[in-house]
Amino acid sequence: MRVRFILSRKYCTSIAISSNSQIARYARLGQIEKARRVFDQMPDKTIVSWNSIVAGYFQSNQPGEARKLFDRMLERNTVSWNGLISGYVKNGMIIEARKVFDSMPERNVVSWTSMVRGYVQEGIISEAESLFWQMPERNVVSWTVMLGGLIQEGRIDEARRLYDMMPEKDVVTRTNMIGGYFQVGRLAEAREIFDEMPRRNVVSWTTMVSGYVHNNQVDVARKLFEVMPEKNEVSWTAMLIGYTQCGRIEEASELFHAMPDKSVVACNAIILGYGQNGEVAKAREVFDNMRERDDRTWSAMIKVYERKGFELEALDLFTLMQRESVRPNFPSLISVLSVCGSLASLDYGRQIHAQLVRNQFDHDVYVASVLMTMYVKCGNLVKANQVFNRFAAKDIVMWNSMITGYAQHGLGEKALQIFQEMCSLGISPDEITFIGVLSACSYSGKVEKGLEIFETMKSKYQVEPRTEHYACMVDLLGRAGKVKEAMDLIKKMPVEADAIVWGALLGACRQHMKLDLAEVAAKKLTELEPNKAGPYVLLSNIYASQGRWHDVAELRKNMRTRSVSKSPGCSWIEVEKNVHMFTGGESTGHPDHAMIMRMLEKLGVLLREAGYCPDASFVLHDVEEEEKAHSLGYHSEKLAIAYGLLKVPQGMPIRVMKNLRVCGDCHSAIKLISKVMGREVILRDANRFHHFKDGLCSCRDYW
DNA sequence: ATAGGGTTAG
Repeated sequence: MRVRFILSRKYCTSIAISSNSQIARYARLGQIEKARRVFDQMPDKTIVSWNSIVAGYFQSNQPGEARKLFDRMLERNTVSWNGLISGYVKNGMIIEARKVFDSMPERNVVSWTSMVRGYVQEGIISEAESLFWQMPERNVVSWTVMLGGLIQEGRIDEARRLYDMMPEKDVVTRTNMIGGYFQVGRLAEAREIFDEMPRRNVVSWTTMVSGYVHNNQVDVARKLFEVMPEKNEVSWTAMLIGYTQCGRIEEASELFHAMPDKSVVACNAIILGYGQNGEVAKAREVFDNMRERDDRTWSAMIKVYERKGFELEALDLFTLMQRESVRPNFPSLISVLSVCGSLASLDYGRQIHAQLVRNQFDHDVYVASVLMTMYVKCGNLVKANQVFNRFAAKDIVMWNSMITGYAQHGLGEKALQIFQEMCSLGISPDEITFIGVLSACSYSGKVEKGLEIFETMKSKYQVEPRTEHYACMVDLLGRAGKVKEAMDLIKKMPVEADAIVWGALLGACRQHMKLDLAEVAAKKLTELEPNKAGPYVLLSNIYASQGRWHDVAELRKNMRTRSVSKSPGCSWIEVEKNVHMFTGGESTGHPDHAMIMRMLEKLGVLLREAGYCPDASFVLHDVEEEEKAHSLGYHSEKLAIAYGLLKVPQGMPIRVMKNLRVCGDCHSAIKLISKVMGREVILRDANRFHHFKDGLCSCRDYW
């Protein structure tokens, strides 16, 4: 009997120990439900079981539940009380932690250290210091915690004095000091401590590697990385990030493939690295092969898609992410918002805006600017302006977004008004501001004002004009018919004129029928951007109109050898959260095809009655001859607008997007449509916005 | 077996 009794007691004790370790393991992993199940089933709970389950609830960010259990404990030891302090500290509840600290029966060095650590974490360094010096006894850990606080505040010299005062230092202490010196860029001192260390471990080596990486010394980091006696995931990741951050993707890629265990962080970094290098497929491959992903993995991949113009892929991935119940984080929402801007998807953009508000991300200046740009690109200036006005602490980017927004919509007065307001508040404009302001002058025909601002840019605002500003001025002068002056300005430029400048001149020539200068500009453009079709087609039209067939033939040959491709024109419109895309031509393939065709016929009759005749004579527009003849009546923008007339409720503007510049015939047709049908049409083409209303367009027939 | 410190990511 006695033997059996002892055996069963032993048995029970071993159950308790193994259950306790199970609880502790689940608690560490944050799997609190599993820990709780084990806890509830235990017949003989020890004080360790209680301590572990309390810690588990704190670990899972449930301080309330943790406290409830703590209060139910029949006996408590110092570990229990200390667990309460550290639990509150982990959850950022410093005041609660202090209450426990003040009321607990007995304090040991761990209690004091946890409390100091709490104040350090909250950035209340003065309180941490005061407590630290009151401590009845200190050990290495206490000293190191205080040291960490000073380093975190950037008080590196004070930290060093404390470091020198310490009775003993261990690896952690020294590593901390090294990291501190790297943070403030004092590499020599960091190196000195490292070299003098009696013992080093992986962390100290990794700190050196990442320290050099952060101070732009990737090659030094690599040398250390090579001689490290032991490496872990973190060391590999630090080195990898070193390469991705300075754009050395080849080396990053090599390292990534050599990595024994690929951490999530490393995968995230290489995805962004490949993306930055334009290797979208490789990025996706890494993404697909990952065993586990975190929210940053998703946002990284979404960002890559967004930056490289894969808008639809970005949206798909965003949807998939939510389906896999990964909560959208800040960067993913920003990326998707930009995508909404590019696609001019106002409905979707509004949804994302709502999500930002729900997550309280909408108080951020960065978010505000992206939001504004999204609304501007979707043609909703009222919303953009609302976001702008709601913000008290506007930064320069927000001001610029608003100015540029008004400029792109041809509202020059408004743009200048914002510029004035900004200057009167003492905010100094930067080069982006001037691009907005000058193009605003240009779009609204304020030649004198534009010239005046351009002249004073450098003297009054200390901003050196760049190519972009010259492009604005060429546009401004050209638009006002001063094509020769524009050409003179190009000749006088201190820097080489780029494609944007010549493009601006070409635009002016097109408007004012300056064939000779147009030829010069178009030729320059074919040199600067040999793969773009526009200028070739335009040149070809000029030559044809003058009967220079030999030149036409030469040009065609040139185009073939340079493999110039013309991107097909398409327009799209959003109706009830669905995007409807139209390419030109009589067969739309749209479910409502018959309705659209009937609408087009009806429009044809109405327009002819209003005096419209199809005009294919735009010599200086980059539209191919045969294209003009055939399908003038079925250009993609006409189809999209016809659909909009059918589906968008009366009184709402019809918003249509086009990937190329709107053609001349369509432009005059849409003006008439706006008058005859009494509808407002907002068309975003590759360059700018056209607001059609009552037979007029905001671009004043120049685009 | 339960309480305190250092490294990686926009």
